[in-house]
Amino acid sequence: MKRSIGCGRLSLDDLDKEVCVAGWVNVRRDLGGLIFLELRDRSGRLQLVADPNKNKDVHEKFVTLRNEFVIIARGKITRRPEGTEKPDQPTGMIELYPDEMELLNTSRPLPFQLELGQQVDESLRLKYRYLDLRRREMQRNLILRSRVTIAIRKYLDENDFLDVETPILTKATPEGARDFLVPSRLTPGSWYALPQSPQLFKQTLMVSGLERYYQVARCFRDEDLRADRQPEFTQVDIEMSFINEEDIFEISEGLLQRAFKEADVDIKGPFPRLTYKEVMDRFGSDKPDLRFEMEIKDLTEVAKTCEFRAFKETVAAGGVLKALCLKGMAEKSSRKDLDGWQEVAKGFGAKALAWLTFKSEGVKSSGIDKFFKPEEIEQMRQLAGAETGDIVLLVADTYKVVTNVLGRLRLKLAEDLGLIDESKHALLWVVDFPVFEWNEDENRLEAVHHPFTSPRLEDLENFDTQPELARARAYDCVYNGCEIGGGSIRIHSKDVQSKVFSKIGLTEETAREKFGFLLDALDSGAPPHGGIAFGLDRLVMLLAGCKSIRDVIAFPKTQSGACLLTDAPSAAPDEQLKELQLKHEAPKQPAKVTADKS
RNA sequence: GGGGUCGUAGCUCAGUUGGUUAGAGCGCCUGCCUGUCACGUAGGAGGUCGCGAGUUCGAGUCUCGUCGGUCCCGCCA
Repeated sequence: MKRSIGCGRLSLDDLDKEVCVAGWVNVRRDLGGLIFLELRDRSGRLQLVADPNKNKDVHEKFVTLRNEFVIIARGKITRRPEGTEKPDQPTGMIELYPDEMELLNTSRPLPFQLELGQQVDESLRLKYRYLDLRRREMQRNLILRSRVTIAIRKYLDENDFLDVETPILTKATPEGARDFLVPSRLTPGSWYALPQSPQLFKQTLMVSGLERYYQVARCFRDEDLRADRQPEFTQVDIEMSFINEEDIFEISEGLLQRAFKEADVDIKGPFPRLTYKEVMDRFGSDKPDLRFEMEIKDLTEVAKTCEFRAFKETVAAGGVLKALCLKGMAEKSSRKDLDGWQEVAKGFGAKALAWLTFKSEGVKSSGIDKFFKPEEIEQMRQLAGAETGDIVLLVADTYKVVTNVLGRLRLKLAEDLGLIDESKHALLWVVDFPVFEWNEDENRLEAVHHPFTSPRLEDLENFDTQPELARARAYDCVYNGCEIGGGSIRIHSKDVQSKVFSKIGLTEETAREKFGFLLDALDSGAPPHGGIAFGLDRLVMLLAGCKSIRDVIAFPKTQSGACLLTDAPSAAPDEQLKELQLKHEAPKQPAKVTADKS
């Protein structure tokens, strides 16, 4: 017997057709006489029926079957008898009485039940990932991922991009995330690094005249994990020559349109473009969620003249007073709610959270109203955009603290109060990031994006005197409050590149040692170029409606970086270490790997 | 590195103020059952309460430590 068709592809159109189906026993319902059996394969499910009066041999075999046994069966597709149809199920109108059935493999009882609708502990799912991936939801995710990837590849291919592979064993990069290192056996004491991204290679390919490059590239970063961060992840990496920001936006918007289409979501470009300063001012985040309103409002003006010392002094010291307005929440919110938000704000780093409620019977506050003249209260109401029935939440501190606190509070409130319209697809570009950021710990400037990002030409004039004001030709793509992609127009002039290196304290020598090849390449007829990279895992996660990228990765790692299926990472045998001329001081791992990295 | 949370049968969970022999549903095993679809029904097996100390006459329950999962902060150009 050889399989002729997938279970889920059959329908009433196939009545009386002789088919051969194969798959797993999803569930068996033994009525004593009749035995019903749901056969499952990737395409779907089909009900098989064994009737002892019709085929004794098949019925006897069915008696011995158990869940997850693998079988193949041949027979004619028949219509289910009147009254037993299940029109809501894809194959609910038909069934199959096998003429012949062969057991291909048995299965031990599984450590957990598939498809019970209850949440199985994730460590179990990861340990028995091959079973977890049998579940409909996980198959749906992997199928979507495959489709999205193919759609992106087709789109880029149609647009004249070349798929070029770049090394996995490569060189450590300065700045940025911690590298994974791989010891070199042929050059003891030397190390490869796994790429954090193919950044240097794709720029080099532009110098080579490839003009349009893309790669679905695995990237590695040895940093702590999150629900949306794995130590290895996949980027759709893109680079183009002779282009500007507009070209990148156009290609990206087209690419996303095709990707979203695979999840039956229609989106249209051009996406709104907001500057970094604007999104920080209005939403307190460089990846704002635009599915709901509630913008941050500046009330610093009032704080300057008021008699409330906490506000006045903060602002006099260069700080700001900003607010969020909660529409229509004055009557619905209790003192307990307000106290709760106060605690949340403190948890985010605020010294305090003041509030004003505008009710029909008058204004109430967290005890601050007595310090304000009625016209000042009115001014605050207006600036905050509040009306009767609204609550205004206030934070005074440095710009950085206020922005961060209110930005995070905005998201928390929206989630708690159900303000987010889940049916919306809010895409935007954030542009004009600063080139540099002051690193408090190391007491130096560092590149916000990466050191190959081109500053805006007009900002080069004051580059030496006020480098922190220089804007970068960098852009992030944000979807529903998640950063799904980012890139920049690169520096293609050796002089500008040297300037940037010197600003971030990279000496000529160090720069040359780290990526001298790129400097030489830039000095060898490098075309103007730029690019972008999209996080494929995150994109698919969002399109699939998952809460974690682990659910769209076939074999992901736990938060401590362990693969529970293979038990990686694990201790290496002494002979292997010797061959690599390695010694280590870490305590010998016990037989069972603990993923504790010290 | 720090904070929250979870860990009891194969799975999902309940377990009162610390008190006899730790329970339920599902799964598994054995019967019965010819239109089920989370089939039904009768019975049965199944436990180092994550691990280790401590407090106590007595710990699933309290304390400390530790391991693992997860979420977050730091970190992630």
